[in-house]
Amino acid sequence: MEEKLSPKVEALYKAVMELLLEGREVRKMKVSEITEKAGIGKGTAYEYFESKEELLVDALDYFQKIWADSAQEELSRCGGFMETVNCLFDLLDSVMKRIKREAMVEICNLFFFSPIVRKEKGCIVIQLYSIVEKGRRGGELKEEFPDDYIVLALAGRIFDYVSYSMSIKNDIKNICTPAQIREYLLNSIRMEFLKQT
Amino acid sequence: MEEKLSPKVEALYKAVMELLLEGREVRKMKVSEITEKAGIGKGTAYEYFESKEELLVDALDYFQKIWADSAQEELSRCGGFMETVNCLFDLLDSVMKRIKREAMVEICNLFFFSPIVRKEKGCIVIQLYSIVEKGRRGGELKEEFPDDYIVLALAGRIFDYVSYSMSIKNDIKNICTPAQIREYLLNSIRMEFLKQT
Amino acid sequence: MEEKLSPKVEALYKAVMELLLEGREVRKMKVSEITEKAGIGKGTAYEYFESKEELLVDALDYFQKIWADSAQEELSRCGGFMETVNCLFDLLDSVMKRIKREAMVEICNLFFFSPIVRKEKGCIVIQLYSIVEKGRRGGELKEEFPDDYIVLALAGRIFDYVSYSMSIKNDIKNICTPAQIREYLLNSIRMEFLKQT
Amino acid sequence: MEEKLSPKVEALYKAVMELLLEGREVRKMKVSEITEKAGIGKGTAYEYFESKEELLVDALDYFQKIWADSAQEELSRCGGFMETVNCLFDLLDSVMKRIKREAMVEICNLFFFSPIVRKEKGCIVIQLYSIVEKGRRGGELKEEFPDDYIVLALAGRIFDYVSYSMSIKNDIKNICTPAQIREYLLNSIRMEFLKQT
DNA sequence: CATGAATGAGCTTTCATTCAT
DNA sequence: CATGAATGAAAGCTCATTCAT
Repeated sequence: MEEKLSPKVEALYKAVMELLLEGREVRKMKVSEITEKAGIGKGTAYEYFESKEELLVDALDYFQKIWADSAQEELSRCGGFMETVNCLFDLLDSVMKRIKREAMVEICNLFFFSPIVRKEKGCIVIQLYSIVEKGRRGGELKEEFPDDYIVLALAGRIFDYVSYSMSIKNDIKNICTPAQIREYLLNSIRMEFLKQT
Repeated sequence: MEEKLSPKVEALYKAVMELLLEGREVRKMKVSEITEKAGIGKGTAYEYFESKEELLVDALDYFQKIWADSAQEELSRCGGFMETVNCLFDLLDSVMKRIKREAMVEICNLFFFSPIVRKEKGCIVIQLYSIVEKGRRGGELKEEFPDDYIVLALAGRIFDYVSYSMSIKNDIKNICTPAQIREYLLNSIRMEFLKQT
Repeated sequence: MEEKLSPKVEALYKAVMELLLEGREVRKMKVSEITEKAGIGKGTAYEYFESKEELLVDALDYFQKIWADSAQEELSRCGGFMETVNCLFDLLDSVMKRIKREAMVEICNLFFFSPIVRKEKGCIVIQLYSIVEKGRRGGELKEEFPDDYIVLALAGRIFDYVSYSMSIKNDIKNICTPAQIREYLLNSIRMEFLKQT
Repeated sequence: MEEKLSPKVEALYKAVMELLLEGREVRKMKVSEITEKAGIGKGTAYEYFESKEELLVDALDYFQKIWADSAQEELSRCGGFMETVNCLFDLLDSVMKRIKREAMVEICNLFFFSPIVRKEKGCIVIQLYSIVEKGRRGGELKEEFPDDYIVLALAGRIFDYVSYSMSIKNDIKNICTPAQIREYLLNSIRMEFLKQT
């Protein structure tokens, strides 16, 4: 379905991601760094992209899809709504364990606010809609809330979890552990949106 | 308590804010633009700051305090917990009404993620702690949740409200109005944290 | 006599001419544009030419010969000296009617000043020598002037005609029409060089 | 009358002229070369000009005025029409003696064809109009020719003289000396335009 | 103190040329 | 032979920083 990427383009995309995971600010990446990391000549980037800007936008768009697809696969294995949400938090945990704080900040900037990332299909928000839809089909969710609001609420809980976990990596002292916060957040979702049996 | 700012420094801070409100990315602001808007010489900025970086950091820190103080004043007039939260949403509304979408995105990036802004005292999070404390004193809040979590949950609801309102300004089609979302969010806070009478 | 050109080479030459007639500066033509217009691969140009420079020089040289040959054919049909000169002006008119002002400027630069074009045999100056020789054979020309000078004077009149006609295409306001100027110039040649009968 | 140039701008203009007189093609001059020759930093050029293009155009425009003014001064000392024309040829001689052939070619390209140079006031053509006007006032010129044509004819003779003199510096073998050609050209002007007494 | 002209390191981008296929 | 993807030297341009005034 997906047309195969040129190996040079893929190398460039990967180089952008590696720099991102090193915690570099996207807009401050140099073309020379990207091409060097990609193991190709500087001019080659301009064979495939009109400008540095275009390269960055396309690379981020690509990763979003890659990540969304891999998340989709993982999440589709889960049965119910809360199980799926739980799995989503597991995914967040495994991502946060692997990458630097600075990288997470940059990625959050991109995913929560960047118009580049947010408005595209395959965005993380779309994932949330499909989770909600699954919950609807299973008859698990209260009918009083529109999908829009449930998706938004889920996104907010994710935001809470990530920002708390990140602040823990920081020098701010907190009383709760991320695991406790996670419990609170999951319970909050359960109480607000699940039919109580 | 607060030492009075040099008029040049204040002019520089104001210039940074004006540019921010025009929707400019903070990192892309030029020293020449800032000093020009401040009505002072370019070299003068370097009499007061070691580098552009320092100027920006200090300016943002300053505004945060200014805004926090003015919010504090407004919020301290409110009686109970929910009244105060309500008032906080009103403040958000009035801010969002006044500024451009791009500016709001940039400010959210700064306030939700920037370590510069988040780790300083007087940060918006501190506001939330004092709101929670007020609720505690009034005996309105459930005792089962630690302050940390309630603050985080409030921050998440704010994030939800702002990001939804911003997406409405965008081309994304949504079913709910921001006002409806606000109602849902406030009710969600009420249900989760208030003692039910 | 003329060895037949390789079809690739001819395509390259034609591509250069087309770009020239579009008004492009010769030195600013890109190899990629030339080969693309020629419908061949970029590398192929380097099978036939050492460098872009050589390609351009050879291409211009080629056109000069082509144009000179076609002019020669046209002019050889004319009987006397003034008839031939008249015919030469007709040729100039037909060329100027067909091409853009910018192209004419570039071509004049090349033909009047470029050492590349001027020093080659078959150059337009050679044409003028053969016109003068024809006039000599017909006994029409005054004997007091050396050929060199008459040729130069003819070139100057051509220059005058072309530069006036071109300035007319420009925004400069002139009193005389090109046709009037042509009349003056032809008469000037007649008076200066023809035996008065 | 003329506002004084900033010393940096003047240094840049002079650097452009020096490079021109070394025979360099105008469009191939590098900003780094120009600023180096001007003895200033590369960035400084961009304090005064938007782009390299603008710098070059302005520099050429400036020289044209400088040269035209100095020619004007010289020519105004001459009495009659032919004396003035003679003086103009002397000026051409002194210029051609001082500079390289390549420089002369480049300057001719600019002065005879470049729209940049031709359409500005103070252009060499304007000089010719004032020479013709002087001849008119002195009652020396035949009344049958419009000014436009006389000016054009003078420009053509200048073109002839310069291009012949330049070709002499080249490898082309000619019979006439430039001095002889000059004699022929001056006589041609005399015969065509002066009232015969 | 205040200035802004001057700077140049460093960035993006171009494009003639090469060479593996 | 023909190709065009890959290259990187070299160019134009930016802008944070300095410093003589």
